[in-house]
Amino acid sequence: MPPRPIGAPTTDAYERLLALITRGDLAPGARITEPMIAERLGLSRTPVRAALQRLQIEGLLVNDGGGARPRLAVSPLDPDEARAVYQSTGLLEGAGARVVAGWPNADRAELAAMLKAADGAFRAATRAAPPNPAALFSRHRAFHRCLVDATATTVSQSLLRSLEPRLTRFEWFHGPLLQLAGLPFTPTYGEHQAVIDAVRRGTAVAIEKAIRSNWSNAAERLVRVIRSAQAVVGGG
Amino acid sequence: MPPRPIGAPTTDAYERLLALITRGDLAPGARITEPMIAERLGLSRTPVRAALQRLQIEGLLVNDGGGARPRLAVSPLDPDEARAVYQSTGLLEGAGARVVAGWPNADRAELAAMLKAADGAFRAATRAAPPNPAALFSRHRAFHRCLVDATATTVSQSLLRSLEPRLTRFEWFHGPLLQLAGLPFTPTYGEHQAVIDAVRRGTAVAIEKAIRSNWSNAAERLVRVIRSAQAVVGGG
DNA sequence: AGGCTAAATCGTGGATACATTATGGGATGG
DNA sequence: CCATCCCATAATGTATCCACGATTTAGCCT
Repeated sequence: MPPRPIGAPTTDAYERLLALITRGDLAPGARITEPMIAERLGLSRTPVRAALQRLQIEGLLVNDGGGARPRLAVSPLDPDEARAVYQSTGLLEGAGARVVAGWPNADRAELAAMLKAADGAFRAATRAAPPNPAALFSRHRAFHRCLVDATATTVSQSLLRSLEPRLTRFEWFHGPLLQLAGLPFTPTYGEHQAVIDAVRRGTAVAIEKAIRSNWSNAAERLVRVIRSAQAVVGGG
Repeated sequence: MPPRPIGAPTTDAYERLLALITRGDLAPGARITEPMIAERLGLSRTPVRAALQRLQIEGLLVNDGGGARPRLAVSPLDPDEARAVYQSTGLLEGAGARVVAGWPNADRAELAAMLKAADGAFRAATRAAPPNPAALFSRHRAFHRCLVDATATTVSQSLLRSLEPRLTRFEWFHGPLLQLAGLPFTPTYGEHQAVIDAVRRGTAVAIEKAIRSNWSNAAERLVRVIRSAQAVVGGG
């Protein structure tokens, strides 16, 4: 175990645990106890408890005990949940992006250009010689962050943020699982392009529809690879 | 200090604090410290901290300190936030309710009947001789809970739940402020009826539109009374 | 040998003690 | 009289300790 990194213990505990879960180092379904995490992170139980409480609120940890005593576990990769998370994200992102329709042409063109650049970086990452999951994830995230930062209201941003930990974990699995299944990234290209075109044109319903379609289709692609991966593992 | 009520301290702390904030006993903008809450509730800081963390995630407490050390305060009654909370609620509730369109006629009629009954109870509460804010709030909430319980997915329910504390606080202020301003509840009647009719008819877009309109109009009514109330107080 | 009971161990939740740090007030000097 | 500096107070974050309860395991009895 490397020496303790920097940062306030409680923030540190949260971020490190989040990373362990999203990257799959703590596998879906794994039992979690405070002492075990505290030892693994080199902290006392106090900051670990705070992090665990937050992760439970965010849905990355679940209480699979009958209800008597809390028994925490990493939440399973549920296809239904994946679909719902993606569609809710599309709903919120799409609804927020409608405001773009009221922007002047120049502003829309600028946003479209930013999206185009972000999408280009994402496409490059999908073609990287040795696939780099971290780069793939961050490029894709950057594309959508362009949209959200430019359009979402405070509250819809806070909703998206509450969705983000679960979404991040699903996304983190998505790329590698796709490549594992030998499936291409090309469908995403077209969907991103549709979003960019809709932004450039400036029709509210078209923008919303393009974004919702993108997330909805992504959900179906993810559900498919999750199902096939679970079939390989044995279907827990 | 009255004797400690029942319930696990941490749950107890959360619920009592939530009540204090939504009912306005802890006014918007009020400074919050752990020792003060712990003493007021007759608990140690440990459960209070957990409750405070959760309330902060839920947006009822904000960190108005520069960032160095957390300085917690009850979040202000921001009209823009109110509008965003209401519209996000309408978005999620409306999107979920689209599934009703796929139900058989009998099921839709049953849901419509339940909504009708809930709306009747709400109307009765609005006409109560001495206005009862608690009853008013719970009747209105019951109407929308009918819809959500019947239609929302797990994730959209969890999003609505994450919105609920803030929504509850706004709603709790809404009724009394309306009456204070001498404004009627009649607009809500018609909007609820439109939702019921749309459910009975079973057209997805009509259902979604009716629900969104209801929340959107409610937001505008609330913003108006918040603005006038803040004008009276002096405009924080 | 299998099932039931009892004891021990482990984990959670709560409380308290301690270090660190920021903030406010008071005192002093200009 | 006002501004500035220093000290005291108070609040946060963390660690350790304690109590309760559940679960598991081991031993005994049938």
